[in-house]
Amino acid sequence: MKLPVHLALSTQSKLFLKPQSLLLLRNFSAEPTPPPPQTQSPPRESESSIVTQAVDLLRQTPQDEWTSSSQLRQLLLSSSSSSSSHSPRDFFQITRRFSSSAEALSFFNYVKSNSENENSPSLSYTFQAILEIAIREPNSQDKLFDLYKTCKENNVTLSVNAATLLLRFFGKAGMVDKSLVVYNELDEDARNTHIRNVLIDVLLRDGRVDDAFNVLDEMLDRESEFPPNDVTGDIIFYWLTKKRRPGRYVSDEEIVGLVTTFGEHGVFPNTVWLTQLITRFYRIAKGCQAWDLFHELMKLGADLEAASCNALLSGLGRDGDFKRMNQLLTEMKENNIQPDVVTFGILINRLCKSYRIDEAVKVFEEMNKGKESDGVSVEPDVIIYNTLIDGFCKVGRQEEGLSLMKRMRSEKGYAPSVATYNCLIDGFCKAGNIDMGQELFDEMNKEGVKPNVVTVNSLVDGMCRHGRIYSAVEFVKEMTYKGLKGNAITYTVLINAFCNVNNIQEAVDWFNAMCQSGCSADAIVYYALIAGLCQAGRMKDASFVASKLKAAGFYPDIVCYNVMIGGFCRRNKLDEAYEVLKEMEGAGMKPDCVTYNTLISYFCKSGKFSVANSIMKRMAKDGIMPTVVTYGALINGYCLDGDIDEAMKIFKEMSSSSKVSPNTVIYNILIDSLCKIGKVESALSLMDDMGNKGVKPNTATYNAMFKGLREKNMLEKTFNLMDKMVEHACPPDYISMEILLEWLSEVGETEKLKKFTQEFRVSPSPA
DNA sequence: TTAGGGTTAG
Repeated sequence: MKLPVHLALSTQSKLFLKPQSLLLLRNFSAEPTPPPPQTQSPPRESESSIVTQAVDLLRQTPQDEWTSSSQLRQLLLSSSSSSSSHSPRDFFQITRRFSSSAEALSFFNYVKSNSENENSPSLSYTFQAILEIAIREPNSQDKLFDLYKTCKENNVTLSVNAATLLLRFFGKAGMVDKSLVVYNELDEDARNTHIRNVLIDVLLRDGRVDDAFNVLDEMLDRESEFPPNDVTGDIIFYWLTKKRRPGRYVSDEEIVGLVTTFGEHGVFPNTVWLTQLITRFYRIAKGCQAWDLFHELMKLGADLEAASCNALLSGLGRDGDFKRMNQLLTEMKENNIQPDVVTFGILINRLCKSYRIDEAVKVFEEMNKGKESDGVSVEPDVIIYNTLIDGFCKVGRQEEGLSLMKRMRSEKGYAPSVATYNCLIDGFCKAGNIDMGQELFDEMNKEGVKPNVVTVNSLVDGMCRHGRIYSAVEFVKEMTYKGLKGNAITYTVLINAFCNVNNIQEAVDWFNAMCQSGCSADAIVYYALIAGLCQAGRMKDASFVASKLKAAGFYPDIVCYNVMIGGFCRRNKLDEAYEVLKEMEGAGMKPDCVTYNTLISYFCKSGKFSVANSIMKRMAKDGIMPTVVTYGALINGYCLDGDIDEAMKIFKEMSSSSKVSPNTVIYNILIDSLCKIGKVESALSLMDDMGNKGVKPNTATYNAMFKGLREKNMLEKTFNLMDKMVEHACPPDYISMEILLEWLSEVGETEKLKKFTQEFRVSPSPA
């Protein structure tokens, strides 16, 4: 695998800066310095004899005698030298053996003053070696630019490696302006692709995006003499995938354009980078850009692999874009890109998450089919099985999930993983079969599959949802004792459970326990407690927890703000509600339909209909349409105000003119109000209306009716409705039972009630 | 591949 450029570079620079021979007092290092890997230095062979001889001679001759030494002149400068190998690289090697740049510079001056050709490549190489020595010396920052100036004054052409060295050195030292000076003073034809790559890298690292792009644009020009190569691509693609790029923001359109233009030069990002870019686009909700980029590259003939397709597929899946997923699969086939197990996993997972488990099973079966035909055959792995098992559980078919686990074991010999068990435990627990959840928990322990915090949370959630809060608490304590500590999710489940049964104190205690346990909280657990406290009307505490949330580095989101606004409204603290609203807007969040509905509901309940109306106007101005909840608030308000006529007027308006159709709650408000003022017949006709419109009555609807019917002693109608409840499997609650029990006992119809309740007998609850 | 989320009308 090719080393990413940044890695290659940093390793080099480490080698480069290795302190060398600084302690040696001799003129020359004892050992030749190994050439830095980036230089195009001669192959590592034994030094030519001329180098060895010259080094020895130079060592023996005092510096002020070099000029007069005919031996030295003979060896190095004479064209009739026997070795005849005055290759520039010899000068490079000789110079490198000096232990200080000052001495090396003296050598340069000696060579220069005795050289016939002022522009000799030997001088270039000698100078390169001087720079390499200087870079390792103290105060190299000042020294290097002075040396560069000396080089220019002497009209010595910078070698490619020397130029590279200077560009990179000044870049690293934060002296990018000097890098630019060096680059700009290079001969036109010396600014080749290699040099440009170095400069672009230096500029990008310094955040000079536009300067870098200027250099790059010349390269990307169709007529460019120095087109980009793979290294250019590596530099740009690596930089594009970096999380934090210094310098100006580069738009997604620019990125797509850039990668595409590279593609036109036959330079493509590798699979890893392309995959990262696609993933990145999806994370910032720019899936379209990912799609376009992928297809541009496909058109340009890039070698695309399954991993990049998978990134695209999973993004499309998250967006629910099955159409494009199918298109991409077809394109993969056409372009001979073999799907892998991840590809199938994404497809199966998406189908499962859309509750299309039967289709998911079909895809699963196709994985194996290829074996028989000439198609592709991909062996499903445990993850694929787990995905399907979870899919079954999520649609309430946990029994089938269980048999799939058995099949996986018997047919494939795969042992279930902790995730397999977690999916099943969660499935059975959600369905209320806590016992089966616990059985599976025992089974995994017996098999040596270690439960994790997900296992615990699934069981705890199941217990809490099905009225076994204290079993859940015991279980959490037992697991903690055994070393399996809960996390934020565990605490959220418990806090919600206690809030739901109105035991706020216990919820608060668990929150405090979490803070003390050292478990790292997230925003959600704060939201849960804030909501519970608001529900309980403990607004001071709610505000306190909100301040703790902020102190912990989280931010309230719009739902959290709405919860608090609602809490203050319910407590009749409008000023505080507005304070929260102001804070919310200050945080850049605009009120949404819930915010508006909360305020409208408050004013309607207080009979301030004109204020409610002006809020509705502002809501419309903000482009938010009234919802069924808005109408419910108005209708409820007028009903409470005793103005049923106005309530009915709004109801009729919404039914006829607006696009919002009334729901059960709207009917319930009206039916309840009509019954309360004795208009039972009107209430009954509203129930008929519900039937006609396909709006289902619920227990609350029947309860409202029962109360009204009881006042009028309309027994027959009541029996009628009780039959309907049975027919529609709408179970009575304790309110229905209270009304009916009292009334029907009075009139001696307990037998009817007994039969009625028997119809709703549920299987014995494990609680 | 697996676990948790809080609003508004009755």
